[in-house]
Amino acid sequence: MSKPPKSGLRDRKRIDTRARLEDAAITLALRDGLEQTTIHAISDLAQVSPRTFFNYFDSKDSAILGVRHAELLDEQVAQFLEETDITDPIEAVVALLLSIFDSPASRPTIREDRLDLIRRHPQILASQFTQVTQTRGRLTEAAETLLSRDDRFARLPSRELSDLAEMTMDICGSGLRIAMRDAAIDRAHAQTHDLEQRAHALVRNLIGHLR
Amino acid sequence: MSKPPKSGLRDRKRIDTRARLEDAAITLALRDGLEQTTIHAISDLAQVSPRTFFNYFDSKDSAILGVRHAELLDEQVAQFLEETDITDPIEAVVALLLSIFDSPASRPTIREDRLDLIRRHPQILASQFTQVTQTRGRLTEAAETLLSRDDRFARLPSRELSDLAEMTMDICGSGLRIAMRDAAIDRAHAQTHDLEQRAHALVRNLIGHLR
DNA sequence: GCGCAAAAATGCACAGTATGCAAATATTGA
DNA sequence: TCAATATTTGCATACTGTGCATTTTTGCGC
Repeated sequence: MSKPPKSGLRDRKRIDTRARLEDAAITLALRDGLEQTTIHAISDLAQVSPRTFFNYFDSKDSAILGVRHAELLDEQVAQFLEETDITDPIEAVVALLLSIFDSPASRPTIREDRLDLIRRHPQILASQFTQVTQTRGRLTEAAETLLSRDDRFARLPSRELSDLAEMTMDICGSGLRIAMRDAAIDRAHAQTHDLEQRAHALVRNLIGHLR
Repeated sequence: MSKPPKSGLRDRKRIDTRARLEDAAITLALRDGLEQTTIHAISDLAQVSPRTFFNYFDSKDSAILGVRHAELLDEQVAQFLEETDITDPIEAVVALLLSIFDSPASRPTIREDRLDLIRRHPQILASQFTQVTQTRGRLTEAAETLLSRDDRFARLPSRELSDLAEMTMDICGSGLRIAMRDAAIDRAHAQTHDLEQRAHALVRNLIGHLR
């Protein structure tokens, strides 16, 4: 029910086009800078029309970060909720946020290149978790689900749980953002596991200091 | 040194134009919706050319929220740092974030109208603290200064302090955002004092639950 | 293979955002 | 009043994003 990965020519082509667009966006942004990279140039390199670009992504930043349209995001989030068994709220939400960056890549270095871009243009990360309303709303819901799996949150009033979920998402996003920035500077720590650990540590350190 | 408020005709006009633009942006966004409100219409109502709009604001959202250009923001932040004597990190950073919304208004209800808009279009808040890189960087610096006034943070390594400052800003922004959303729903709690209290409570509640 | 239906890509038009530049206009202070 | 300076404005330009109609491609039953 969650993901029947059809494999007709049509679907393979769609996946391939998507990967080419992500690839092109990252390549050009790395080469020419974020501002200088236009939808036109991206589409050109990916060998599709500029109009087609918008059939796959909402914006330039979305393409660079590999963020999907609402429906695809829903699928992905639902799958994550189904599969994960992390119970600690911080760890679960960090994993959720990280999961939306995973995407079928056309080349192996795409993940590292993304981190490079983040290092050069931190603002694309800043906007990521908060800018897109739909994304944010969907992720807040998911965070709420994750939180309710923990005893500490399970019995709270719905409204309070909702507020806590949103804030948890924000603070985990904040930690993840910083962890990714660090990772972009020092590629030795760019592995997913390291990123997660670092993000957890940052969030917990903050909580420790503020209480 | 911080603010010699010149009062020549030129300066009075500039301040007035700014207020008229903010006013027009909010009025129209409330009347027609955020998407439907164009720079053209705003400029029209404020009786300046569309080109002039961009001499005062970077974008539509900036006008609605009354966010200043980088230089003006710097002034405002510096003044806040000079004047405030709040030592609690959470309270200080919440106050800092709230302070950037203060602006000379052309009519008394502008603050309430802003909250109304936030209720109808929560996304303009979501982008506010995180979208603009310059704003974010400047605010992080300021938060760092504020944190360093607290014993718990004063002796930390610079890098750690910087990370904590950024995350504190994020979490306070998160709490403030929710507090403002609530206030927009229930105007009885729209006073600055209530907003601050509510934001503090939200942040502390989160910390309590996550530790 | 054939041909029809569905899906995807495309071209085009359009509205809006944003910036640079130079000309026009207004304000200041001597 | 005059010249220096700041501000406003018009104009040109580039880019983002969306709707719609058309064309091309793919899937599938025959």
